[in-house]
Formats: sequence, structure tokens, C-alpha cells
Amino acid sequence: MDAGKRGKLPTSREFAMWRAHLEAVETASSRIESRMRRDSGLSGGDYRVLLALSEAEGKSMRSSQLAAQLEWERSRLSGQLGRMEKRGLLRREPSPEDARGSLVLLTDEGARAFRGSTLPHLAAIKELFVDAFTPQQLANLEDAAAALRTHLGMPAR
Amino acid sequence: MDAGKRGKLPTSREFAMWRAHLEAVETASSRIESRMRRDSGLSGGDYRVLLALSEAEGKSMRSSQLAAQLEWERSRLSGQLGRMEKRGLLRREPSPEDARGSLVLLTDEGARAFRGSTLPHLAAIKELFVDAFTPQQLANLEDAAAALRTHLGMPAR
DNA sequence: CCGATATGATTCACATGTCAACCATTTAGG
DNA sequence: CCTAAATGGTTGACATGTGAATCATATCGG
Repeated sequence: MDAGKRGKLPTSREFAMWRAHLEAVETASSRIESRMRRDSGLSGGDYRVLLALSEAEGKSMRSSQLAAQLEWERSRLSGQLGRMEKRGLLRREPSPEDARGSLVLLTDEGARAFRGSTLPHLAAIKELFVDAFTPQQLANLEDAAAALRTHLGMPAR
Repeated sequence: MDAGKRGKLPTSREFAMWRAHLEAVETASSRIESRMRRDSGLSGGDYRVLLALSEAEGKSMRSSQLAAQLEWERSRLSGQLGRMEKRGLLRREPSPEDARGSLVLLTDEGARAFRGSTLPHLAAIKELFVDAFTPQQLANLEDAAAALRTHLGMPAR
């Protein structure tokens, strides 16, 4: 008699909700990314890295710091940085403080690519995501996102 | 003077919302999938295909029908089915109606794997997603998901 | 019936993600 | 100091995703 909140399993409605929600977010995300790739030649991964570097002091970060901020596996970041370095979007240098570590620097070309991608990317988010909701729904979503992040132990942003 | 609903760009709060939301859902999804892989050896892709086949008439579907239902690229489905067939979770046969097409059949082993994955998978969804929210938040989310799906032209489910 | 086009599906090349193993340097303890 | 464990990062093998090209069969307009 303790269905829902107390049980170990979701109701079928809760399950359907999860699937519906997951698919919707994945669809929105993939459409936004595909537009970004078309408009600026950047992938979602590229964008996240460039965003973090752009906001960093001196447009550079320790690789480990970057991995922590993105909550990415080290090997994932390593591959991503390798591809981006090959394309000239960033450079890696040995860290002065710790000979094991490396420092990731945004290049001018990387900064330019990031700037160029911003407007179309924001427009896509507005059009494909934000515009789907009423102001009330948006406020509710903000609340729900915060609750989920807390539940999963993620930083509040 | 028409910020928000009317502008072409999202407010910075709306942008942050999108990032926060996207990351939260991706994190939930990857944790749920990683548990499923651990508990039942099935990936998220495996699960979607098995779910669709399990619900289908005669535990089988035309490949094209499956792709449409999952909203997957054909090449993606083709690769997924190839891997699953190799593991014995399904079989492919030439379609009797159309010599171009093929029919995807759930094998007994596939059905068994799907059944075995259900309980732990549902438990993970409850624990990692549903339990994050109050009943009111859940109802709001249901509403928001429906709005987003409609906006993106997805079926209501 | 015939050629042009559309449709169902696979293949290829390549980008991306995961996990485990590995290498180098640092740090902790004795 | 010196060794053992911890830390920073890369690598390799493999699963998965995307888009273009390809191939066979179907269907349509004459």
C-alpha cells in the first residue's frame, strides 16, 4: 500500500514519464548540436571545452581541472583535447607547477571559433527548447532541474 | 524591448537552465545505463530495441518500422541490430512482403534478457530519477515533457 | 513493358564514449 | 633518502553514433 514514493519501483506512468522526458531532451540536444555543427563546425564536446576555457582565467586551465569541471572521464577529455589540438582550437603545454600535468590553452583560432558559434547556438536553444514552454513551465523546469541535480549530487551551477 | 518569448536569443538564465537541465538528464541517463549494463549486460540501445520488439505483434517488426518508432537513423539501427544479432538477442529474416526489407524477430534469449533486465532497470529509474522529485514536480515535469515533445513534433506516446 | 525515381537496408569512414592498462612524477612514511 | 602508494595523463581495444555512398528491389509515368 505504499505505491509511488515509497516503493522500489516506479509506477507505469512514472516510467513512461522518464522515457518521454529522456527522449525529448535527447532529441532537442541532438537537433541543437547538429545545427551547431552545420553553422560553426563545432561539436557539443568542442563547445563545452571552449566554453570552459573561455571563462577561465588566462584562457587556460589544468587538464585535471577541466575534467573535474566538465565531469568527464580523463580518457574522454584526453581524446577530445587531442582532436581539438589537431584542429588548432587549443594547445597543450607541460604544466610549470607539476611535471606530470599539462596546461590547456585556448588559441586565437579557438576563441574565434567559439565566438562565432555563440549566436547561432543560443538561437537554436531558444528556438528548439525555450520556446517550447510557457514562463510558468520554464520556472517549473528550473526547479525540477535543480532538484534532480541535488539528488544526483551535482553542483548547483 | 521584447526580451524573452519574442527575442531570437534566450536570456542568460534560460541558457543556464538549458545547460543545467541537459547535464542533469544526461547524468541520470548515463548512471541508469551503467547500472543496466552491470546488472544485465544490456546497453541503452539494446534495451530500446528489445522494448519495442517485446511490445510488437508477434515479437517482430519490419526494420523500417522499428527505425521509425525509435526515431533512429537507418544506419544506426543497422549497426545496433548487427551487434545484437551476433549476441543472439534477435534474428533477421527477409521480409515476405517486400524483398528489399527485412523482418526483425525477438529470440527466446532476447526475450529472456529483456525480462531479466526489467526489474533492476525500473528500480534504477525510480531511485535515480523519480525519487528526486515531489509529486508536484513530477506532474510539472510530465507537463513540460509533453510540451517539449509537441514543440519538436514528436509523437505524444 | 521501360526507364527514372523512390524506398529499404547495409557499408564505409570517421567522430565520439567507456574501461582497463600503462607510464611518469609526486607524495607519504619509515 | 628510498620505496610504496597516489596522482595526472595517455593509450588501446572496442561499443556506439553520423553522414555519404552504394546496392537491390519497387513503383510510377509514359
